[in-house]
Amino acid sequence: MSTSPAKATKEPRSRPSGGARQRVLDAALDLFAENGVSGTSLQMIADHIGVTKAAVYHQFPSKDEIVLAVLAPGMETLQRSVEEAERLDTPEARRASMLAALVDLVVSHRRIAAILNADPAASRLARSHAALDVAPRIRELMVGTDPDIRSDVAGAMVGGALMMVGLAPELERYDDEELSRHLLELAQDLLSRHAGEA
Amino acid sequence: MSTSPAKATKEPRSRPSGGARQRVLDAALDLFAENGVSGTSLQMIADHIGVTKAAVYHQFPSKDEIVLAVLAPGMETLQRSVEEAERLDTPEARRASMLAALVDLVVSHRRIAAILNADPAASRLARSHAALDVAPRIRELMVGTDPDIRSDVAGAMVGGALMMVGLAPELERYDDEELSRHLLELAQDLLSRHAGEA
DNA sequence: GTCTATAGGGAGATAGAC
DNA sequence: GTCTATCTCCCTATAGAC
Repeated sequence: MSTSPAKATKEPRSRPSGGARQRVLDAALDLFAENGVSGTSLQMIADHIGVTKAAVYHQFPSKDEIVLAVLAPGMETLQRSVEEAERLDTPEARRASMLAALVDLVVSHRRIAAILNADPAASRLARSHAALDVAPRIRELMVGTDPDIRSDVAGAMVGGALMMVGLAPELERYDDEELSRHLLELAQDLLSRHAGEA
Repeated sequence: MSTSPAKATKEPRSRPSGGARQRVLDAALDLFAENGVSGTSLQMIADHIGVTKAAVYHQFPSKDEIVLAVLAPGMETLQRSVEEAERLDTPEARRASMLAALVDLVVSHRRIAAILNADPAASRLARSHAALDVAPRIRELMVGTDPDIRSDVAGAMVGGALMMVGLAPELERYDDEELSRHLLELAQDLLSRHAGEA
């Protein structure tokens, strides 16, 4: 996995920080988080990194592809986490695994998770691109099949809390480790006390 | 306050359901909730009610005014609730009052609350229009001044849960009364157990 | 990898007839 | 209250030079 000197066929040669492509993605993430996907134009992205629109189009064939590339790290991690959790035997283990993965995901990719959850354009694009919509599978992992209202509310509460990590300015100053710990504890507490009897 | 027959100077005459203006607002709320504010054009609003853009512009001078008019019921209620809560004497009473008002607001105006919280264009417009940004005042009412990380996470969790009422499809089927009850109980439980020692 | 230039369309917004 | 017609601007996207 390290930077082997020879035979670096796919890796960007000489690693200039990932290059222009990554600069586009960084700028896009900033702007999507601040203005939403629909509220962000290619001109804004180009201006943000000091080039023209045409230079951006040299890296990506369309705006949709930029959006998908921005969301990709989060989406792939999410999909893997769901599949992993679904392989476990007991409902308790499935929920614990999914919850831990979700907390880790939203903390390490705060803005991506917020965009994916809260931006209608991003959600639609992600759903149309991914093989299967993960939202109902996550819901089942968290509150089981046919949950009662209390489980649904508790589940939504946890989901909302996870979304807020990328939306609430007052959480920005906390580092990943301590934020994860408190989030996980509170979510576990809430779910075990209010979504266990389903 | 009732529909006095004579001297109805300001009320719409003969009350044709509120008329064209209200139909615009209804369509706009539907579309904003589904596509976001930036993802909704005046053409989409006009098409949704079967008229032309010019007819929409006869009711509102600009798109911003439509957005503000859609959000107005929620914003006014919110502002009043904050001021009411701030007048109370003890921190406990302030938090209980604010929480009850928030639950009532997000349940009775589910989609408005979701748009106001999650849509960057809507939030920005609301902040620029309202006299004072209510978000920090609500935060102080809920978790006090200078909260620790656990209080902040608990507060964000409650805030996220309230936002989810208008975003999570699985909560749509529950009626206002029972949803309010469970939301209030869970939020009170969470805050009293994890945001009390600040 | 970045540029200039431009095509083609949809955006917000206005004028004026009915 | 709604229409047709139009303005201007900015959007996504493409072509081709350097």
